[in-house]
Amino acid sequence: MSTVGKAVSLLELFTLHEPEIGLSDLARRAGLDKATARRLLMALAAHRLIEQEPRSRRYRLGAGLSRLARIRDAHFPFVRLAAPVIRELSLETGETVHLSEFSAGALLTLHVELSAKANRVNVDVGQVLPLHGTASGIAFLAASRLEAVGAYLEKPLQAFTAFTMTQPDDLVKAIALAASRGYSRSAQGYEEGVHSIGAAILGADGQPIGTLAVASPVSRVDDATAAGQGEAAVRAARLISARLTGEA
Amino acid sequence: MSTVGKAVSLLELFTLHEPEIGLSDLARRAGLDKATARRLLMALAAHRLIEQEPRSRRYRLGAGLSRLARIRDAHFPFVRLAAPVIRELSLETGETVHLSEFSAGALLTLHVELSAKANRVNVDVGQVLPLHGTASGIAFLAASRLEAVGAYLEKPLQAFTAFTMTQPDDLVKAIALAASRGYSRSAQGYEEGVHSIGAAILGADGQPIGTLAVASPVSRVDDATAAGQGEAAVRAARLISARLTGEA
DNA sequence: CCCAATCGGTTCACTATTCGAACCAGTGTT
DNA sequence: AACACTGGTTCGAATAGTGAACCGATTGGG
Repeated sequence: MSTVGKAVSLLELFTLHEPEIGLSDLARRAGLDKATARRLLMALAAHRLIEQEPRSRRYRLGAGLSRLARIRDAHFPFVRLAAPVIRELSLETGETVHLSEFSAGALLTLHVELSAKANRVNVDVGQVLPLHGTASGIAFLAASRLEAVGAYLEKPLQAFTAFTMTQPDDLVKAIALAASRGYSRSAQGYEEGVHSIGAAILGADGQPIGTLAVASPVSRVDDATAAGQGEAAVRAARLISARLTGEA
Repeated sequence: MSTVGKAVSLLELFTLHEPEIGLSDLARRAGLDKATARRLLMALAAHRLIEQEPRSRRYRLGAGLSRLARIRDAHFPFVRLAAPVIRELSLETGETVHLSEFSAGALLTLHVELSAKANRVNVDVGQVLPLHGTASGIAFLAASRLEAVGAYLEKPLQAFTAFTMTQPDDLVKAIALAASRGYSRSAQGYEEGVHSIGAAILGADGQPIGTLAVASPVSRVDDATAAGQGEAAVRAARLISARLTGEA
């Protein structure tokens, strides 16, 4: 791997649940020598991509990242462009709709429009969704390159409910169905009582960058409703994709 | 410079005003060979820190940055911690108060609480403030290490109004005064008719990471008012510093 | 209380990675 | 048609990266 790749992989070790890591730990997990890790960290720190807590001497992500992200968000406003479409879809379906962006092997919830109904599905911004077991994830996999899907299926699939698909074969079928229909359907794979319809949002290079999903209580959805939500979700996802690439 | 440093300096070429740049241009500005620049860009792209517009083949900042910035912001919530203090200071002084973070040789405005008065100073989030000529900048320099101040004074100082301090000697005096008082005072150095009181916010390592400033119309401020604002600004800045380092 | 096992950090000979001049092919401009 | 740009590629030379061994400082059992 390139030196730059190693440096970035150090950055990627930090997560929401573990935002500060010590040198030895960092080196071990990245598969690097301590000396190498330290040199890379110092280089990153010189550009404020990493900073070091002076007391514990542990490392954390730096302010430079916030700066760069602001520049990006100002120019590539995924959430800003998608939000009105998400809102419209929520009003049209009467259900909760959420927007996710793919990042590091999972989907990160960026924006949510809640249903106006009393009995509704609640989703939190910031929630991390697995690719299997959520409609969003299956829609994302259905739009991904085959090799990416294969790589994901290599790892064991965690069960979140009694309904979670943990057999690669089942997942492959679900992905194939989603690919042919343009949207995915999943019931209670991640949370009990929740039914979801997902559709992938594509970037300028045709690769999926995120998804949107319509989430309803299972009791409210029959096949006809699901089909209607599916078509609406696909339209919304295509509209966002088009706006992102400047085609609309 | 290290390879990593070169890669990061490529990222830093992107700005709010120029969020997409071509390969040759990028290489030229970073002082790198085209081949080198491209290799670095590909390494960054592999980790989603950069992406390439397939049509124009120009490069832009990638989604990975947004992800990393979210992780950082969740753990190190500068704006989130500071906002209520800023609000309180605005109510106490009756004036507009803004929060800035240091980044790449300048101060970036992150948050603003506007005065309730009809005649007030307006500041925009995202606005970039120079270190000389603003109260925020002088407060920041006064809290910085001497070598950082020296390095900044090496470069010519741009004049923004007829009142902007462009002589290093004058600036040194202003910095010394700010350092002894704990807050800085500046009138019309950046924009005509605006009077500002600035105070630095320190990170866990004692180095300044940003500033806050009370901005009023010049007509409304006499020495006594300024002194009062100064003390209030210092208190607020210290409170934010303490909360950031987990001391309160 | 001391020993052992960590920790973060540093050194330096070795070598693999990075560098960059020269080279494509493509696209406007003159 | 010649020119001046683009983005992208190649490959021998040279530079920058590597990591085992080594600090001194903490930490936590026994």
